[in-house]
Amino acid sequence: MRVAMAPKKQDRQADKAPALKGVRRSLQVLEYIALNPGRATDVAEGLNVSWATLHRTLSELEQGGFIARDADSNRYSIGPRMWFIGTAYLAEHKVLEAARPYLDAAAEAGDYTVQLVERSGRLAVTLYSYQTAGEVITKSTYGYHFPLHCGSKGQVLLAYSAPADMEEFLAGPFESLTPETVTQPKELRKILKEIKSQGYGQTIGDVQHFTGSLSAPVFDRAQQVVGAVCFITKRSAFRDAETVEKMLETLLRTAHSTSLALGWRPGA
Amino acid sequence: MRVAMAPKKQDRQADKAPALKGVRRSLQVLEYIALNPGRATDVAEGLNVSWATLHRTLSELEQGGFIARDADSNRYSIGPRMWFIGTAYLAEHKVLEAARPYLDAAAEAGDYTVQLVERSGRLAVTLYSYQTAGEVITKSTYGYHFPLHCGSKGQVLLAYSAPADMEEFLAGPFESLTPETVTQPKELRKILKEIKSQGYGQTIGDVQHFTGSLSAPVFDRAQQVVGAVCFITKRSAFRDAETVEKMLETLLRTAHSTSLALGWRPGA
DNA sequence: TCGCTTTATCCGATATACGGATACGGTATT
DNA sequence: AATACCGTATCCGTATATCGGATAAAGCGA
Repeated sequence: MRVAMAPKKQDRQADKAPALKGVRRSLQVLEYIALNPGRATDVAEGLNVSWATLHRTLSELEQGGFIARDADSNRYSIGPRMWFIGTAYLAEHKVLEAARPYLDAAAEAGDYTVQLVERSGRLAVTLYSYQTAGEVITKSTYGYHFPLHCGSKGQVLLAYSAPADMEEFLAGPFESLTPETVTQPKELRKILKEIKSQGYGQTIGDVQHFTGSLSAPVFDRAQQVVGAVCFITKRSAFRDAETVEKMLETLLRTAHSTSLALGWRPGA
Repeated sequence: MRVAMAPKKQDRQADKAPALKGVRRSLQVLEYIALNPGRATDVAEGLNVSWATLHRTLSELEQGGFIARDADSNRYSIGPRMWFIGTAYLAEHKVLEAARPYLDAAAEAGDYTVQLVERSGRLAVTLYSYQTAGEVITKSTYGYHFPLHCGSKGQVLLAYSAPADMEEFLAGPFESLTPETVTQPKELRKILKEIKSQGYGQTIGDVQHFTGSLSAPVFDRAQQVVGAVCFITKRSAFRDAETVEKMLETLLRTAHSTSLALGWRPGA
């Protein structure tokens, strides 16, 4: 009994071992499916999970409505209940709450899509998107989240992230969405530095060929960047300097107002 | 060894027994928190889970970013990663895809909030919401989902649901959101019947005092109702018959176009 | 009809999660 | 200040739910 020493040590060593394993796996599965909806086998492979286990997990999730399976193709995708739960995130989101009036105002004023985004891991996630005119073809609504290295919104978020985070990201692989996507760490660093010095970011055609965007950071009381405001419009609009100038002004004002509403105060 | 008979029978009887317990619980927890963000204890009580177990679950979920805890108050709420996963639902949503152009067009044309909703359990869940003018005060964005018995959108979804489903719902309890919320099953039945006969629903002030709404069902290829289009505007607008008339016309056209885009064809 | 891939189910061993008990830390109460 | 109390964190032995290899069934293409 008092050889208890041994088991204890085992436990300590086995730090990595026990931990609501099933729960973690099932959420991994959910996230995997969110990114790559598809067949069960693919998921099993992608996550290195034994088939039997995966099957159990999928069944459980499907039964609960957390994932949906297309009866014909046996392909899995995210289910309605996940949307239901996910939306609760926005209801409690202080930054969004603070930003919304300014975002709406900006959208009314100009001819572009207005978004609020925040960082989540390696991605820029859209929290709010307001498309005024139907003119701009944009895939940047909910459900389309892009890696941080492309689009001005991602780059802004990246530029203001903690150095350690930034380095970690800059190590990773960089997908090319269009031929114009910047995928060289070196070049990216230069862009990030520029963003920080001028206080906003701009990219054209690096997410979709025919659109460009402007983004500015949003700060909170603790001087932390908690998100970014992003204006997206058609590529051609960027040819006219005056238009861009005006857009930029609105953008910076919008981001600024939001920051103020969050308790941020200018200074160092 | 071949007394295996016994264990088998046990298994059969024990239908209720084993099943990715942890997974199910953790998702219940997530949903619970989505509905009632709050303290750990409350969750434990609300779900009848032993404290130790809940603690483990919450820790695991928090660590993964699926829930967020406010450091000061120790209150839990849904985390960013759930939003990320949840949005993937929309990306694959055929009805939304089909409806979006029509919804946007309708929103441009009139002075009201345009929504697409679908049923999820006892709730009408908002998939898409387009507020044109900032005039209308509305809590009906993402994150605010209402029970089926209130609001025209819920009632429309309910009216066209399978008889069994409908009965089940009509048994349940009915929350009152405002004094004008209908909470009598009898009265509700009458309303539902009316909706079905006229092809749309209308309510005023039963969700929020100062707004009213019109909703119409969306059908798919299989003549099933898969969602509803809903127009929301301020209460006063409903006083003018002509305005309502116009709104209704747009509403029905929008819903109709969407249904057609989904492969629905008129006929019995 | 026959292979082949994908999906479904079984079952025993064992690691894993459960939950009672206990310790901790902060805030209200007197 | 001292005490009481509520909510949170952790420990540990036991029972049991979970894992995964194996096997069966079902689709699918030829």
